[in-house]
Amino acid sequence: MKYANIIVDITNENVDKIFHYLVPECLKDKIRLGMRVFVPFGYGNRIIEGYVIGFSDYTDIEESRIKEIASIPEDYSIFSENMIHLAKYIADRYYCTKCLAFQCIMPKIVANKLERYIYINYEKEDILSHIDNLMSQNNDRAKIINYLLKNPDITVARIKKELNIKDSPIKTLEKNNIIKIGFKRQIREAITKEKYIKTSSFKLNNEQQQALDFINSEPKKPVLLFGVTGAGKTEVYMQVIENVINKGKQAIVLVPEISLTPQTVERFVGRFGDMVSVTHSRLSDGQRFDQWQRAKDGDISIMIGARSAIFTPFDNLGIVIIDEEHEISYKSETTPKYDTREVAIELCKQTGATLVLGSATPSVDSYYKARSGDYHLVSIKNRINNRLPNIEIVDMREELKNNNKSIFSKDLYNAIKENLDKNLQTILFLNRRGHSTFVSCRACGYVMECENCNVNYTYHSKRNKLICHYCNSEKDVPNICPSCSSKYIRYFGVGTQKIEEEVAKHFPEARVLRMDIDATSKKNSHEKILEQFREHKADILIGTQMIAKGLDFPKVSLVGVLACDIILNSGDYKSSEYTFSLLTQVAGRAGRAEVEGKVFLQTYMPEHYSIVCARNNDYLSFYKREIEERKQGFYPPFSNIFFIVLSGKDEEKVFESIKYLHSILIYYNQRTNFFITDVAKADIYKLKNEYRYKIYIKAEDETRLKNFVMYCIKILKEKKDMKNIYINISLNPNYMQ
DNA sequence: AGCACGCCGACT
DNA sequence: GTCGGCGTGCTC
Repeated sequence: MKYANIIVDITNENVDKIFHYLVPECLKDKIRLGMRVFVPFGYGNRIIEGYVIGFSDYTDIEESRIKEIASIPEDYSIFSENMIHLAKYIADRYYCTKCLAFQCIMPKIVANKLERYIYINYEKEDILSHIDNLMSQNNDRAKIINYLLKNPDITVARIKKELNIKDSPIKTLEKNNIIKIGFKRQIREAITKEKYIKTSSFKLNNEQQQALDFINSEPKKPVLLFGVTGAGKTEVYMQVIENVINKGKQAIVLVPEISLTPQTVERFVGRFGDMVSVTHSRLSDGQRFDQWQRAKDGDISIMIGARSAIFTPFDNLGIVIIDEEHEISYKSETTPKYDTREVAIELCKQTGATLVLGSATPSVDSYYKARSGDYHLVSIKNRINNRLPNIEIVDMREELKNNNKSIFSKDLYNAIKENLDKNLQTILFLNRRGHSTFVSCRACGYVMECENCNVNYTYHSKRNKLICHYCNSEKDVPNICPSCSSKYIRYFGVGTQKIEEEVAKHFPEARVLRMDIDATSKKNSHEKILEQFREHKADILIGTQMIAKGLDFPKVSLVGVLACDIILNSGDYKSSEYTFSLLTQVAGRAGRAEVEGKVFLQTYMPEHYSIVCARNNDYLSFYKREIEERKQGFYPPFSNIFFIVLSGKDEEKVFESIKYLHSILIYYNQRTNFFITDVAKADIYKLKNEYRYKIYIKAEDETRLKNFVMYCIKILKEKKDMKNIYINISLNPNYMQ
């Protein structure tokens, strides 16, 4: 092992390769696979971080050019071979640099590099006259100073991106002592501990026991645990984990971020105590790092967390459980756009751990795999102690005919009234936040649109502002139409805030809580709202997605879904699947304990199979119909979809580039015959001031498809100037936008 | 990403 | 000529 093979920690395609470094004598017995190291890099031999991903005795590089590893960090942080393998898998499968893949598998605090901050050197004599001097010019240097005066706290990387400049002008300014560049680093925080009540194993029923026995037999293929809501999957998980722990192994439990409530954690901590740790986005980076370190040190054996918990560095992993496996949040929306389920399969293949995917409404993809034998299928069909709620579909077209223009159908209205009289609780679900989805002028039809995105502004009554849900920009509501100056500005489309108003109007006696992103922005407000509702300090809970998942309120006997069609009309090939699973989950909130539940599904498409099957609580019929649709449309799981979006501030250049890419794709497709769409504007054509065009390609063979696309993109980069054009590619994305 | 190098326009 | 801004190419 003369040379160490090193990935340098620079996120740039040009350096996304293996570099060889000599291992100095003094480090020979310390250096190990997976270690972070400091190495000299480039002309100036500046010291940067890198990761050792292997060793070799030979290299093609001229001996004289090879440098020595400078040092290793004090914390000796090491990634196991499994983790290195996972990073490579992610870089390869999701088309990102190896460096980004490494950053993805490690906690932020390790990844959190010393960032270079830029600031004006006020200590320099006559700095102000220098600045005045510069500001009168019209060059990059003036732009930088101007920006710094307005934004004093900014990194070098950020200012380069914001102003679209090279580092030459920054260098010159630094050389002339007008600016200085320095470092900052975040400070770690401590962990807060909470107390939990201890519980022990429940007796399992037959179906649960069979599921447990099967999983305990350590099947090599992933297990799809298909169990209706209330089937007691969590208890099975816990007994599976108990068995794994007894064998001296460790467990990872993944839950969707949104349902990672104290309630969920409580159940595991109550059973396993100190062995359990949690990681989620509401913890600070320092806290998350500590949990990662505890797993590495063997202080804990169970990690519960959202998707990134799959990268917990246990040394003898026994099981990975992915609960609510159909949740789209398991697929990352940011680079690397990994699918946690696929990563988990790879990890389990590598470590020999068992993989369990649990859901009451499995993703069509997973159920298909279970049917075709890629997964084992284990079903739990009976609910333990709660009955199915009585679900009714309400045809809103009929309501309109009967001159009911309110957002509540007659039946739902009466049911809410009755529920209030009986002192029972109600949940009203609407998958749309804000007050009104668009604001327009009645005189000329002008619709208020965000200046950065071609998206309608949503009106938020609580703050009396127009807010863009894509770039978060805000605007005051105009009194007169910006287009025709008329006074007839009106609000259309219904969001959760509007529902809150309507409830107050129709049921003034009811105590109401609202739960959505806007109501839960403050720390712990999420928990507070749920706690208040649980303690029956409110009669009606209004909310978005957030209230659909896994909440268990014994006194809720009525659930109203105000508009089932929102997702259904999203135009996505997965919209039926999303609708079915969301409706099933929301409906499951009613009648969890002693009271009988009632659910109303308000829709303009009462015959749609995703709604009808949700009413009948009939997953199989839904699946059979949906898989047929997928087959007809040549959609996953029958095909793989490669989604390409080109974006940039220069509208014309983006269009030209994607047209050119399209011609390359068509040209090489003569041999492959894949399904390639025309160039089209992305659903959100303008986003944060960048213009976006899309192409998608469908093919059965994923590897061939991938090689084809990557080859065409390589040619595009060679032939066209792609500066300031961003290429965004993803495989089988959640949304085809 | 960030360093050196080299091109090119402005100005003594 | 030469100074300084800015783009380009390379990094074990």
